Amino acid sequence: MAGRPVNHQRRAELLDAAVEYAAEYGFSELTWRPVAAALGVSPTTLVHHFGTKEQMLEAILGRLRERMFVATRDLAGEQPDLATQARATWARACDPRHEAEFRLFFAVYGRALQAPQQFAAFLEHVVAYWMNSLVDAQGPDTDPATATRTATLVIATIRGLLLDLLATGDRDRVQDAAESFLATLEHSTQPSAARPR
Amino acid sequence: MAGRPVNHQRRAELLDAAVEYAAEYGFSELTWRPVAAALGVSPTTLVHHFGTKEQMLEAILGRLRERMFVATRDLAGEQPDLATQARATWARACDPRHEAEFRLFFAVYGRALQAPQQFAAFLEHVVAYWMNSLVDAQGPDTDPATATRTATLVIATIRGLLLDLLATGDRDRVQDAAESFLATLEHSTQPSAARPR
DNA sequence: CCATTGATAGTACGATCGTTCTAGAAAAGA
DNA sequence: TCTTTTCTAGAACGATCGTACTATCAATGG
Repeated sequence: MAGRPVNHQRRAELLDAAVEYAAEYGFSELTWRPVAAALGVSPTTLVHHFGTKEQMLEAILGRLRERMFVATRDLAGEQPDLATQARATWARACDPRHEAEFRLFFAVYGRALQAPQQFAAFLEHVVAYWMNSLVDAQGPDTDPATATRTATLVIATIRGLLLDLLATGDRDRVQDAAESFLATLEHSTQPSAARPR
Repeated sequence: MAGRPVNHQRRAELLDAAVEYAAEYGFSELTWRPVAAALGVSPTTLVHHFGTKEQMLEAILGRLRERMFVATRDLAGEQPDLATQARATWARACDPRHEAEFRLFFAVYGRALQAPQQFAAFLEHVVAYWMNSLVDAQGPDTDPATATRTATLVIATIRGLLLDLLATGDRDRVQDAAESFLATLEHSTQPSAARPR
């Protein structure tokens, strides 16, 4: 065993620094020695305060969750309207000051963003191929900008739904939402030749 | 250096098995010894055929990319219509026979799905919190099922767009699509009268 | 027949991992 | 003051990592 008696204030300092480190380098680089070096302490100091690497990871995730709970509550409190809330969430995500936090959040979905270039290159290739296919599917009469926008949205929604489907146990809810989305899509594209909007 | 002269047929066999292994256990478990044990060969055999662990990973990603290219082309060829193509893609993703492939694809976004339970638990908590907020935002008059469906779709689309934004260099395209989505959302919720303030 | 090539495996080396043990420094209570 | 508690660091352990070196076996071409 390690790190039995800890001062919570000092631990919180180290935790904040660890969250920053995780946001910067991703979860795969989250090992005692590099983190300790970046924080200017010895690995055993981290062991003393966190106990286990697993527990440090848990603490980091807990901290991140706490932050995002607060953010969600704040946005919901200010703007109870659904659409405005969605817009506010989007705006917050685009704010450079919160970028690291969102990066870390999506690093939970995947370390692809911090991973060696090949992951990003892989995604770029596959998604570009898919998007070209969807753009072509809208025919030559469609405005290219609109076609790109529609394709991007379709891809994003499907991607988001699939992540939801794979990450949660509530498959029925996601299936239902997907069905609704596809119906809307068909309704808005079916009326002759063209595009939504 | 290692593995200079290789028989491509044998290499392809091992690669297919390696892709299966990666789909099963994720990228973080992708180390010579466990993979070799699962494939019934020695680690040095894999080194002989792939050269470097990096190169094996590259080969696996290449194989996966190839498969998804073929799948996209097939779906686009059969169903050139956008909505039907989206539906077909969704159907394909839901097909149990392709589940492993899609898991691996989204494992590129993240190993969260194979990772220790805490990642999944983390996602479940945060997303559930967010969804409750969005359901509440639609007011008490909205049908609960509809509210859940709408919230799920909003979350999925925003999540998908954010992944797109973070993973690609083409931020303008994603921003444009997001703007369009938010405008549509506002348009479809505003006149339907179930919008409190 | 032998010589060459390629697949396979055994062993070992250096690096890094998580973790424990031990001990010194610093603060706090008596 | 002395004692106890807490923070910090150094050293070292076993395990695992990627990889190189070496040798054995099967197939193949002359």
